[in-house]
Amino acid sequence: MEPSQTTSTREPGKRLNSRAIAAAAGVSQATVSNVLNHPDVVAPATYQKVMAVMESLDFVPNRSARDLRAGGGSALGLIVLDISNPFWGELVRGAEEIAAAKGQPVIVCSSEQSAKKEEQFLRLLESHQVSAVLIAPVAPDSPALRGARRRGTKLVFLDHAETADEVISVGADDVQGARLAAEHLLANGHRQVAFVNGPHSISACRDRARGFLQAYAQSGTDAHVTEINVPAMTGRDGLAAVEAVLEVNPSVSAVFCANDMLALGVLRGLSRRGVRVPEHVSLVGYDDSEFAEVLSPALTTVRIDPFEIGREAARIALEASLTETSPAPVILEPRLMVRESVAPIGP
Amino acid sequence: MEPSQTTSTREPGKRLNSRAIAAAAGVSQATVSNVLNHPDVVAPATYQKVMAVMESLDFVPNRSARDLRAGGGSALGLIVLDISNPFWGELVRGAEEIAAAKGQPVIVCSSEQSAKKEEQFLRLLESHQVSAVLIAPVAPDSPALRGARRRGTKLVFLDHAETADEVISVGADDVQGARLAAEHLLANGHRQVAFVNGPHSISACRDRARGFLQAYAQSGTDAHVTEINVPAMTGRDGLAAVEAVLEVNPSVSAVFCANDMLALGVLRGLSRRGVRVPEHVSLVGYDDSEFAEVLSPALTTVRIDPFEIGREAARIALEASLTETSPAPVILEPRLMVRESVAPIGP
DNA sequence: TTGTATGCGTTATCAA
DNA sequence: TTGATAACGCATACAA
Repeated sequence: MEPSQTTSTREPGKRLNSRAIAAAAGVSQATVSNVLNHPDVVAPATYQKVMAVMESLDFVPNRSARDLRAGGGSALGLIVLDISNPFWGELVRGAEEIAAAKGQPVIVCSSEQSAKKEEQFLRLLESHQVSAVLIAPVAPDSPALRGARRRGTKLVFLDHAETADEVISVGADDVQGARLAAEHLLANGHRQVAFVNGPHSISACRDRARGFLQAYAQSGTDAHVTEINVPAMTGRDGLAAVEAVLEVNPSVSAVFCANDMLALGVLRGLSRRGVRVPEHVSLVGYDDSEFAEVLSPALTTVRIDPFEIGREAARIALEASLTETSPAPVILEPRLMVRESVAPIGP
Repeated sequence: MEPSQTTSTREPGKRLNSRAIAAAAGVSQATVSNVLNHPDVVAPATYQKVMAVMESLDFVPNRSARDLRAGGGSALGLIVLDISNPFWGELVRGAEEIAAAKGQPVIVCSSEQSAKKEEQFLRLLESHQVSAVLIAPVAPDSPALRGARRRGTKLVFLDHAETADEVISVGADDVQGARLAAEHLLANGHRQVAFVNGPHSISACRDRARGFLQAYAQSGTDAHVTEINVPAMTGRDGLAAVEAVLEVNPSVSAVFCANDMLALGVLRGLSRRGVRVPEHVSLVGYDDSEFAEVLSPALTTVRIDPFEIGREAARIALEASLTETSPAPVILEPRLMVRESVAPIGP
């Protein structure tokens, strides 16, 4: 019952605290704190002694107390669109790498593209006193987001190009990525192309449309691009889109898809109709998903690096950079992975 | 400078606390606490008044303080093998759904199959006072894990069948899943089969080997299974494995892969050699990845439900079930998704 | 029904 | 170099 017992057996419900360590080591509780936070100020002998006790008793300090006292948090908040999508998974992994190096775990929330969930999670993260929130915003101008900013919560937008606001953002240059795809197709002589894209309510889809259409418009050719929008960017939607593609323009020689899953669906839809890729129709994807290079034909696609986006965003969020007033967005360059799914138009 | 100011503008560094709300509402701090935690005990008029103030000032309570006072945590810890893998992503999503409903966010850690990281993350989570830890253990018998258990940290093992220990576990029945694949191939007359599997250091790979080989052994046929182990379960490894498969047994009529990425690699390797699936060789995968049904041919595969595993594990971890001494593991049944990649052996 | 007072485990300030 | 002490913000026991 005594709180000052020094044996290593404790009643189950009670967790070890620094006072118990202090008692066991015969020092004051403040000294235990110093051993942990200011090792330089404590005498070597005392340090050794306290450390030995902490290790033998397997002491784990209470972060809630530390955070409370410090007036800040020691976890990084993360709100992504869909954690079951490898793109966001990789991004989380990147953020985690940086955060863990600073002793902070990441609290991950998957908004499922719901503005309501976004708001709830944001408040939840704030109440947990996170040191910053990396967020792929569904509603970039919501009162919730503005409130968080006003409250002083550090925010970093993820993969969200249009950051007219004063919040910093980290993402890939989707306009440029789509442009790369367009230029590759143009270089291979494709003039009649279809663009299977997601809804324009998604910022990335808007950007990809802009880049692709602009590049074609500026090509000075008589090329014709038809954009086909599907509700979700899944393989199933890609499969379904093939019909629309062939109906709208039966003479397409190339299809650009806003992500690799769509491209996979399109690939299947084409092969079902006996249309061979790339002999009859060329195909370009986006994301460079794990499966892209293992398809037949290996998929030519635009590679973005979510891992690096996560790392960079976490770096910005956790670096000293207090009350950062430099809203210079970090934009990572995409890269075209040329593989086998594009062939030149025969003369 | 006064802490008792009632306007909504505050100096930036200082965050709102319940005392400030109390002051603004003209009540005591305890009453504010009661409004939040025991609304029934406070007079309707007072309740309205306090609520109005909290909303107008956009008050976010401090979880660190609450957790400290409560002596517990209000976040769910999660240690998965690889967050960039959709399997684990879906599992996280399932866990999050349950946790969020209880007002708890999930702290996600990706161990990358490193025992060292596992240990570090475990301590980090413990120091954050998580209410429980869902973990896919790399080293199920490590001192770190034992220590956590001894300390009273509630643990739930994920996707880890061999739970001879007294810790509860939630996972899919991989022995049964592999058996389903075997029976399907047997029913289609396949007697010469290859099994492309990952390393036996992974619990799931061991189980799948057991189920598959047992089912074939018990089939009472003269069937022959050759297991080929690859270091990682990637598409690239599957591609590389094709050579070994054909070398070891040139007359294989079917290949079973321990996951869909391997199957994808094998599919490509076979088609490169002019071997058609399923006409010449049948193929079965595992996981039912998003891309499986969009492949050509659509991949017959064993479906497990990581989302449901996550939900169930979180339920167990967060339900009342204090100091649960019922180590009955929860085992979810896998399901065979019959599609197009298996054909009967022609007579 | 509401208010006063106390302590959760930690860190920082100051005295010894 | 170390120790006593005072917060941090909140929830509870108890008094009013």
